[in-house]
Amino acid sequence: MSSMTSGGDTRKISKGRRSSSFEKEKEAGTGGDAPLKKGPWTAAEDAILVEYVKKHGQGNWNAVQKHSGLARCGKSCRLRWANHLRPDLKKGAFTVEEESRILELHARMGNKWARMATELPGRTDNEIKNYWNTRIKRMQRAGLPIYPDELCERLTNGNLKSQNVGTFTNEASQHIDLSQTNNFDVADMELKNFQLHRGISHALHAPFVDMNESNMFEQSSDSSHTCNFLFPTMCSSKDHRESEMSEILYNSFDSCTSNVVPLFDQYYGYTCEKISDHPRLLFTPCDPVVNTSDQFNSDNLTGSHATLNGNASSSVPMSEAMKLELPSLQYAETQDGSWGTLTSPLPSLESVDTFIQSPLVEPILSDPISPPNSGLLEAIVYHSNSMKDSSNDLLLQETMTTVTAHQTAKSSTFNDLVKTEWDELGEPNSPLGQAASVVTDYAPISMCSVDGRQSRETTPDLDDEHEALTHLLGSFRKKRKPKQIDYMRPDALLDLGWFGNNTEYGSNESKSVLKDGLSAFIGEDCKSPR
DNA sequence: AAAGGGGGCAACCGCGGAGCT
DNA sequence: GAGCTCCGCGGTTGCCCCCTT
Repeated sequence: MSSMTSGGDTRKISKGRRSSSFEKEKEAGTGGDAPLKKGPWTAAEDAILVEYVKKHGQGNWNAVQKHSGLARCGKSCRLRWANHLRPDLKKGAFTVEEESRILELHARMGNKWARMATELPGRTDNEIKNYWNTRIKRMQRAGLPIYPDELCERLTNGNLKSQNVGTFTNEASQHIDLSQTNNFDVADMELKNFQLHRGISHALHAPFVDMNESNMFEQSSDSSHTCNFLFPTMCSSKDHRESEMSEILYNSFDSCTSNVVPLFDQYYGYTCEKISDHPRLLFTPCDPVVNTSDQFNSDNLTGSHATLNGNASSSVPMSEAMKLELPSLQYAETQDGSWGTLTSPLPSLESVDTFIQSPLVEPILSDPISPPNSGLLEAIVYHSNSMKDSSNDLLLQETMTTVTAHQTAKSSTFNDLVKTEWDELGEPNSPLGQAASVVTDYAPISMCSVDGRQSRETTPDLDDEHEALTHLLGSFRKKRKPKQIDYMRPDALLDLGWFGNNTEYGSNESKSVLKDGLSAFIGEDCKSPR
């Protein structure tokens, strides 16, 4: 990023955005009743503003025009001062550390540029915003995830907890009082935001996790951490029914181990309002069904940019800090519709835009050639290009270098299966081509519990896993096409098998409880007859 | 060397919150 | 409580520069 100007960048000064007739006013002090000037600031205007601030201090920007004669509106003055004239501004390009920090902050905060700026001394929100938008574009072009995997790992493993997310230590989350959960703060949500993105990334491979008998609950010595960690958001809703649902679900989940955990994990970051607004979204994007039971259909994939480029993202609506808004560029990619007919967009198209990709690709480990030493972003882009230039086989090979041999074996096995599957279908732009890479790329993450523990400590035979994969694929093959699950029906959801057949959910009693919960959450209207 | 396109960035716009009357 | 003003934030726009063709 080029250096920020401080009124001294003649290039920018002269370029004259919205060059209007005011441009002719070379004299800065044309205040009084003269119409307010727009466009680039001149050095003379800058000098006047600086002088004014020296005298009167910041604030009361609307008074600048009156007192200094500067023909600029207060907003313009404030902006100019904040972005260019402030003496504490840091000039020059972002350092690698700053880039990294921005990534980290964005993962936590989303597009809260002003807040991010407060944590990057000398940098302005506008600067950060511009940087980010540029970065997003570049990442998009490169088909890369926004967040580096390493950052994803760090965040998930709690490295940020000490900074701003202390309330989400496992310790704290174990004892969340549902009655107090309205008090969780923005920072909490921000971390969950990131968790969400990770969670979404888990979505695509969650079934495989389960298939490996390594579901997240089992991995964690205290599976309730997962639920507890997530439920505060649910319970923060004023909707009491949702709270009830939360409890029902929580109790249900807590009493069992099930692959539903990663599934729901992904959604607890959402606000209850949004979830309740779009009850279907609770179940759609995570889509373990995509692989395990049903529906590899466009509905499920609609919001998932992830599969387009091997990145997981989502289009589930979020609110406020939960949003990781992106420019529409992400959406455009989806709309290209290279695969899958997105016939049934999610309720809110706007929401489709609002998701950011989770880190899905492995960090740059396998490329023996170092990227140009021009910073974090360049390194990522460099890696992207390498990835893109590779054939599928190379991709697999590369993946194999980044995961353990065991995991890789599974991943490649799956890739082969998936690839074959799509080849059979003659799908040129198979999402599974992407999804497969997602799976491979994410294998290491998926094997991790929330606390970062490896889940593969107890490892089934590869043969068994291959068999399981084959079985999975067969099931996927059978079910993904026309069959449409009625997500509004608790019984249908239960029948999907998300809640496992080998768990306590298998009991009629548990099913009943869970069904009640789902009914309560989805709505009585949708409750199926018992 | 010229033309075109994209990148980068400054600045504007609209909206919403806070404070005051 | 309603209305107004100020301020700040996030999104968007428009233009210059530079690179590629």
